[in-house]
Amino acid sequence: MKPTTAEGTRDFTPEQVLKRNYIFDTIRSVFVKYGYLPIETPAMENLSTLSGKYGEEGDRLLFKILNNGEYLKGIKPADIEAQAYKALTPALAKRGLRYDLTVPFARFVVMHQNEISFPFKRYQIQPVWRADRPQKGRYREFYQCDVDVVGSTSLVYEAELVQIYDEVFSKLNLPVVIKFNNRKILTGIAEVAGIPELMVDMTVAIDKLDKIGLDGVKKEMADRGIGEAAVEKITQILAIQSLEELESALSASETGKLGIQEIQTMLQFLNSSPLQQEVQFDITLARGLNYYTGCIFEVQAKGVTMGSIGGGGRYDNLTEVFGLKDVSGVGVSFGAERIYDVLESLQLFPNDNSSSLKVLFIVLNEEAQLYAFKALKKLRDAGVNSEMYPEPAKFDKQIKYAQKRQVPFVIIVDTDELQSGLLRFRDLTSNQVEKLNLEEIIAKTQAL
RNA sequence: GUGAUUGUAGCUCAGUUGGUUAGAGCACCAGAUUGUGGUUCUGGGGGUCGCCGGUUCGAACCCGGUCAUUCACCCCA
Repeated sequence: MKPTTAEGTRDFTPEQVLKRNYIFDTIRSVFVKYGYLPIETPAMENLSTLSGKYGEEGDRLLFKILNNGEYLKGIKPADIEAQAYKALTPALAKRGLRYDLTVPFARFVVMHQNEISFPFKRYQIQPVWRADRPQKGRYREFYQCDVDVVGSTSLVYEAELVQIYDEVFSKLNLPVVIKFNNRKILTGIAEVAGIPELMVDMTVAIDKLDKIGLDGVKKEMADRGIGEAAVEKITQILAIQSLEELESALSASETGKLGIQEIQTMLQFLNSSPLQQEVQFDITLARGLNYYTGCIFEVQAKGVTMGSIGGGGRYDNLTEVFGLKDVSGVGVSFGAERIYDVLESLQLFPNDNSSSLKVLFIVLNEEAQLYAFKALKKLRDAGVNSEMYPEPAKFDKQIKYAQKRQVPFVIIVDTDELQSGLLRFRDLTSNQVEKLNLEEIIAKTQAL
């Protein structure tokens, strides 16, 4: 049989892993600097923990794990006959793969509430799984890098998370737009338009503004059952440019006004120090996950066509379903796979060879091999990344291997070298050969 | 979930209206050549044409299914 990876999953070559680690390391270093602590949670969760947290669409995309043993025990034939998946799923699968890191984190907070002190700041870099059809920038297994703080309603944290976004993407040399909005403003718009119960439908529609245009949004809202007068009112509000105007437009909605206040407070904190990336209020930003209740964020890379490479927001009630009330949280996520794809297409990965091989011994007979093996250990003890060709093969073969490994230097050991103790140290980029003893070579390569 | 797309050697790809033993370049292996050695030449190994089934005297080619790829929608990181 011909082996393949499962749909939507990938292997990573050494080169790719090194690049991915560069992203993870950059992100992690900023998280740590801002005082966040690492946690990890299991790849699988009880399905009851995950179900119902991501909306109907999310439930459909959850990977379920078939129960072990006699998993048909207790299944009603009638349910199978009727194809009653809703009833069958919990009986067939008790567990599922995590869909994101936020819900498992909420579970973690509830379970460990007596051990952690609030506000609790944690970061988590782990893979998540979604049974989505793969396409550009979308995989079935991908890493998320989450930072969240729970147990405080302070808008300082909203500002801090924007700073984290700003710092990470600046470190990665990647120009982005950090967009923000507030769910309370969207609620306010729905209230002012007289359709508070259709708020979700409204946001789904206006989220597509830049994709389908204003007419498309109007049509979508109408299709979703929003009346003509309300559509007109919403369209008017969407045209508003300044927060001041928006405030007066939403004056009839307490929630809407609160949302504007929150944004103003956050901006006040943000304005205290300069940011390198563009930060932009976007009234059309909605975000799918319906647990957000306050500020919401989304990051888009400039100069490439790619979905958002990060997102997040404040959620007031996430731990409530697990029995812990009044713990507000706010957090953002970095989409490592998409950041990778963007950095690759913009050629922004640095040429960092610090962890790569520096020296390769080329040995031309067995005696030389023994000699080189001993010298190799000395070189390694001196902290020089080095290797030896495993057998005294033809010179051609060995030097081709060196080229493939992109080693900058080779040390050639043959009978002459054994007698004189002077090794042929060759720079493969300039092709210069120097005859040096081992100590000189160590001194030279250590400095690289 | 809906609709397309592609799948031939390790890699990149040819392969005629369905017709004998499926090809090239690169890579790999061997020999020669080269000795401040990476060149060049010659030869060689390697494919159940993704998989299963069907149509046909005959299938890489046509049809169905399936697995995987890429892409759009939906949704999302």
